Amino acid sequence: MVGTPNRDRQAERREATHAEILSVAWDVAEEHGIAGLTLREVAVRIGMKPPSLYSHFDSKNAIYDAMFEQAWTQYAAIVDDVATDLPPNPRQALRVLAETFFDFATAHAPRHQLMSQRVVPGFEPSASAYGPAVQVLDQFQSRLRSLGVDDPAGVDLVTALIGGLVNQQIANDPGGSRWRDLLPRAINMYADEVGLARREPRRSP
Amino acid sequence: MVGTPNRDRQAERREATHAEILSVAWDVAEEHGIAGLTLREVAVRIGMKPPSLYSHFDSKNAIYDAMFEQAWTQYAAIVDDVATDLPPNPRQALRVLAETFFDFATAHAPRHQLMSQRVVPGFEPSASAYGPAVQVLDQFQSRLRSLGVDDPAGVDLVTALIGGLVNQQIANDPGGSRWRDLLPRAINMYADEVGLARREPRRSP
DNA sequence: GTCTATACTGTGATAGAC
DNA sequence: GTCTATCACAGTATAGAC
Repeated sequence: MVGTPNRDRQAERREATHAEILSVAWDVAEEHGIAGLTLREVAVRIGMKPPSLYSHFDSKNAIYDAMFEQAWTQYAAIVDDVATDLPPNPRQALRVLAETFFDFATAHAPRHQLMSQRVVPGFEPSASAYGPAVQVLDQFQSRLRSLGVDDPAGVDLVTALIGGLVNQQIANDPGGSRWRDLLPRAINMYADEVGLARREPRRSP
Repeated sequence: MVGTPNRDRQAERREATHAEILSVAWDVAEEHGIAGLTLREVAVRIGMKPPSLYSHFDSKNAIYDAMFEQAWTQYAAIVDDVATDLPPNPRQALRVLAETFFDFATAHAPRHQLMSQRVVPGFEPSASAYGPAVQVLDQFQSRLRSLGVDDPAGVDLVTALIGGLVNQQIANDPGGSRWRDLLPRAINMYADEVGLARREPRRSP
């Protein structure tokens, strides 16, 4: 075909613009809060006119949707990497997983608000964008099960516990470590509740 | 004085309008989300033109500020009432306090987002509006102390725990009881961690 | 097809008449 | 105190240049 090389170059350029819009959108959200994101600001920083963004995204919510999916995809990659080398001690393993989520969440408050809270008035993530988020929760659930936590309520309890620490850290001590320092204690408290062993299981009983 | 009666009537009317604006603002926030509050909608429902609201509040954020203070004041009254008749068992007492906060918070999600999360882009509560919120936290801290919880970190831990359950309930099961049902278990878990007695203390040891 | 120019709607806010 | 008029700006949609 004659047109193929051109289309490849155009496709590349289109994808690059797509990524640049998202990258700049994260910058703006970081400065003005996730709900303070404006298409004008994004367009200006890229050197575009605001309406031109509509060539790449159908609406502002479509940008939020892509950001939502991107954030959970990034976290999925990080936790997958961490999970390849977990400590054999179940408590330590759970603590590493909790710290991984906590540090990712508190690193960028606007990102966490988009991922885990319903803060943007008209925005609801699409089913497609929800994919990575559901996958992350499913994998966390199966990892908890392999650690010895069987009841579904136990999963709800620990997600609420870790999420609560994250929210308090972001809302009341941003940039500090007041609640981050409580994480090991919180995990031990939870591990006692669900009866997690304190030492790694023996090879042969 | 001649003008005094007139001024009293005017002051009454002014205060009534003030209260009506706040009441309608809560209605709008309940329907459209706390960040979806618009001065137009409030004005229309009252039968005013939008600019007239500025005779009563300096800005939209001033309305948020008054709502913030009003919400914490209302909760302070409720928890004060509950605290007059707490069960003698420390665990049961703590559970009642936790349930009081949980039920108040989950009854109106927009109110909770205003009270405990930073969801409105440009809004930060004023020092004056923070007063009742600080008072509530102080009283909770002293009540925990009288129950036997001394370390400040223990207070941070339980606020994160209860707040985390509230957030999960609102975000993932609004109107349901999936995380509300976990509250007794969560409080017991925390009570074990801080060494709260399981039964009421004896009169004479 | 992609980007630009322009206009329309809605929102917060201010100034001035009554 | 309330209203009319108006401004500044965000999000959206359409038409047209290249």
